[in-house]
Amino acid sequence: MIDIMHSLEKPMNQLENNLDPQLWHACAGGMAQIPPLNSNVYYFPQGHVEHAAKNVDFRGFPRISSLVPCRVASIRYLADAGTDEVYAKIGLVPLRGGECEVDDGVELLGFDRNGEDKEKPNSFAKTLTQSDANNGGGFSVPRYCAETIFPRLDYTAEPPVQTILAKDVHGAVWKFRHIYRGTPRRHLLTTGWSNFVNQKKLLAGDSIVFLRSENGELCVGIRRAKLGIGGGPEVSSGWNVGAASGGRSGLYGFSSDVKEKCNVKAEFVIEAVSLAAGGRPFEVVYYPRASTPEFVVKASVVRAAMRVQWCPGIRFKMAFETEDSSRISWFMGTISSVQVDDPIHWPNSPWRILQVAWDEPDLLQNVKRVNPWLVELGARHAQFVLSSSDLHLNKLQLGLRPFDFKPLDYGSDLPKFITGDPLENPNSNASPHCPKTESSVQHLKKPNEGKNGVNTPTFVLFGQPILTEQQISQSCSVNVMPEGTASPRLRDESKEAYDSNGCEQRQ
Amino acid sequence: MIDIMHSLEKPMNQLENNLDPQLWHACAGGMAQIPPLNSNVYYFPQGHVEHAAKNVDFRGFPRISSLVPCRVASIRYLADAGTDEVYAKIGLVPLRGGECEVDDGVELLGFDRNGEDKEKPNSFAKTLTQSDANNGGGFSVPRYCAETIFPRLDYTAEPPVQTILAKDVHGAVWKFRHIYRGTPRRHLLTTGWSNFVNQKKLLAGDSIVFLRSENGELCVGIRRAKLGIGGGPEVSSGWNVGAASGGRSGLYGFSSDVKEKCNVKAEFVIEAVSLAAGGRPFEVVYYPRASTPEFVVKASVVRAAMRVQWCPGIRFKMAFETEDSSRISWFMGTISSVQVDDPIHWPNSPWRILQVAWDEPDLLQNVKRVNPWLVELGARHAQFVLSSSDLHLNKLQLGLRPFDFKPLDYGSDLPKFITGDPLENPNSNASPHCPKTESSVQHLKKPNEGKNGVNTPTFVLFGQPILTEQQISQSCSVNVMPEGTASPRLRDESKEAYDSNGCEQRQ
DNA sequence: ATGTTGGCCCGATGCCGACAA
DNA sequence: TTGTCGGCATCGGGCCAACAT
Repeated sequence: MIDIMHSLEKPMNQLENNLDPQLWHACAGGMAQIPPLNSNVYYFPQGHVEHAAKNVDFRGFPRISSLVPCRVASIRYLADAGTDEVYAKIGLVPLRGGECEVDDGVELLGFDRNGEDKEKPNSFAKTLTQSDANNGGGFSVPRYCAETIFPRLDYTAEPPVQTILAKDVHGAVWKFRHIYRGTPRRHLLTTGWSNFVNQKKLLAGDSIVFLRSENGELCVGIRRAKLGIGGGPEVSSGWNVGAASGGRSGLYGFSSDVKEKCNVKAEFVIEAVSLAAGGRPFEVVYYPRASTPEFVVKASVVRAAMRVQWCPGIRFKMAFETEDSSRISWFMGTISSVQVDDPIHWPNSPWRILQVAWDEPDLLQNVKRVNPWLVELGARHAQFVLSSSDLHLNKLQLGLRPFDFKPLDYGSDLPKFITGDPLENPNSNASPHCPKTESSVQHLKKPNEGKNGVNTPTFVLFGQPILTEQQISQSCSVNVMPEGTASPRLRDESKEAYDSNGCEQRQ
Repeated sequence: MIDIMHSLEKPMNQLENNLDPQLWHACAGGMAQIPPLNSNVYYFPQGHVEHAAKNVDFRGFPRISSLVPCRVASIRYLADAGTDEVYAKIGLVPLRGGECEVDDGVELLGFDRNGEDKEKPNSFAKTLTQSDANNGGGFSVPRYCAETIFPRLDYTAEPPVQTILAKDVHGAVWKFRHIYRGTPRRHLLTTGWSNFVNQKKLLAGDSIVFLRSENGELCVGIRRAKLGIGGGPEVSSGWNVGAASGGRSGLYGFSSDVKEKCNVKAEFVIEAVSLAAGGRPFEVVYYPRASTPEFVVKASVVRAAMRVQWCPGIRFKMAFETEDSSRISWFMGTISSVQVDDPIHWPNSPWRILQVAWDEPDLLQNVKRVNPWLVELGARHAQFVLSSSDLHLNKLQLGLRPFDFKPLDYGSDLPKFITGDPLENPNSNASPHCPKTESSVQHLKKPNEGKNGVNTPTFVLFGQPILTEQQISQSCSVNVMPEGTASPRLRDESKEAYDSNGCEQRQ
């Protein structure tokens, strides 16, 4: 009923165009987690206030619990008309006391139906180099992107060249000349690229996302670089830079038309909180690339974290997006104390209840308090399987945590891929910059044409997962293998591709 | 007391930069009339509603009189950050019953102190030609502008060149190369001009204003062309184009960053009206170049108009800005009926109470109803004096009505200047396009260096004034001469220049 | 495999006097 | 006096392979 209200009424009077959720997620980056439709979540007013651009006035602020159990009634994937920045409007319906404790059976179902874990369209993200962003220059297309995302090029021509059309988040079509030339040969975008860079005001460090949507159309999205922590060389906290927010306008000499990263207004927060306090449906706006923690979190995840006995001294690790937003890095730390962040306004709130000390304090100076459901408690070596979906997005989804990796080197005898930083032993003399390690790929099946013309390779990776075996097995996209197991279990949809095509064994 | 509140509090929390009132008026154009500080005015909520960009919802609209007597408590001259469009914020304090009928003695005083009638800085406006606005072209500087507004050029150099710096309404400095070359010689802006045109998105038909402010700085302002009445060849109604508002975005293929001409939001109108209804101080935003009549009008002007017995059949004339906004044209018409415009919402309102029939209906199709205080009732020949201030602005101020004219031809034996259209005898076979006539200049004193380096010539013009003698004599800038009088009376400040320099008699 | 550099071509920008209104 | 035009020089955008990493 409420669902119908949202899906019918909202599009009528609001002329906002939803965009492809796949493209939205590609632009949002690896840290963004939108809970599935109809799943149970907790809404944190405190986090919502923090998400707002300007300070919220607490005079006359409604009385409300620090966390409100809700059901996700609607999700609208949107993009800012001026900057292409993606954001979402999430409709939430507060749950009554009885409902909130029942773990929702639709959760996994919704996850599946959401298409988040289905046959994903190919996408590829690249951070712009200085040469890419230079005026007058072209764009160096990584071979993997050109071969798997772009339309097939006729290599018999000399030189091989084609025109590429790509839709942006607003549906506007951009034209590029795609050519394969030079010695050694490489893929380039030339004509049209410079115009795109200028129109979108792209700078070196911004990322561009190419995505082949389900209907075969090529899409292009933008992930603007976050404002780095003042001088932090490697890592921009993908989670919270504290007071160092406010867009990059000052730094890069942008004119005033560049908006703040987060446009959530204080009055809308108060409106949402008032409705939530009254148990009435409400809607929140969420900017996935704003550097504040998500304030709508899957209920099961929060509850799992709340069951842990958090104590000073506990060691943990936590994910952050790297500065170029191409990968996710894991940082280790120790809980220094467990205490309520803002006892005056939010007594008993779990929000940012953990005060932490980082092993590398320099890079995370502004991250002093974190949410318990965002930290992980241990690590062990294991073996797991990448589904074809993971591969298409170059992203391994381990429960909560996405895990980026680079494309495989098909030509080498022992293909490797670069993963995010594994959990280092705190006793070891780990480099302060968290050097990447390589995980070996054991089973490799080269990309093949699937039923929809989508490549569906399957891999078995011996690597270093960062979740418990139980957590991993709960995840839809990964199956844990006992160490040394040769033939992995596969999910149904992956199995189909696997069975029909066999598994090419290498080495 | 209230005045102090406005002048102290407002600048504290609002970071809006006031700009030079002279520059503001130069950009606002000849039709804009801001009542003097501390003068008594009538505020018309009905006109305010009309001024708002979007339709105002009348449900829940406060009950309020159709005209509210107020005192002008503050005036802030501002400019839009994106378009340079000027607007004003006028603080108004509603007056009690007793106060409103007392004619304010400060009116003339305020007018004087305002500086509106003092030694005005030189300014010059030019409508951009196609060549001026063409990409890659330069700007043809009218000789008068170059010689009286620009810094003095060293003509001994070959060619004479200098760099000109001009501040825009935001205080940003623009650099231009000013050169005097070609055969025949002419003044041009070359390097820097094209950039200015592009940055400001100027088009042929827009006007540019150069002004030498009191401290000697050169300023540059913009007057965007109004959207012409569909196809009307000569005149764009400077007063009301009815439904044909809404900026030129659609017509000229502008991108969405060009804003509407008038940004007044409906909610701010309602807020102002609510405060006004409660007798509390309020503030209105006024866009002088929006095509709606002013809704804050000098009380004396309104009262004078209300004393007239308006009847169908009365002939009148009314001022409009010409399409290129360089001059003011007068159009004649006949009152067809006198009836309240909107009896449901505004019974007994004088707003737009006159229904009119124009002698040239084609050009003013959308102007069906006018305010009585904007029309004039007669004309007679007379002789009057232009003060130096009038000359500097190329504008003759006759009471309510500004009167543009072209610079004098110093070289000819009988210098003339082109004035706005005089009142034609309706019985005569007047051309449908209101051809200009020339008024002869009898007394002429060439421009000389005044005490501040400002030229202060004085003229006596035999022309066709459009006000009664009494109205003219009330004006600060004009003195009426009995016909045939040789030596004009002069105001104090003009007298000084006149006496000390004598009056060069020509012919 | 791909980032960066410098060469070079070509079209656009922009300065100029001629000419005319 | 000044609007418009065509000529022409110059500049910079943009395409390219070479070379480096």
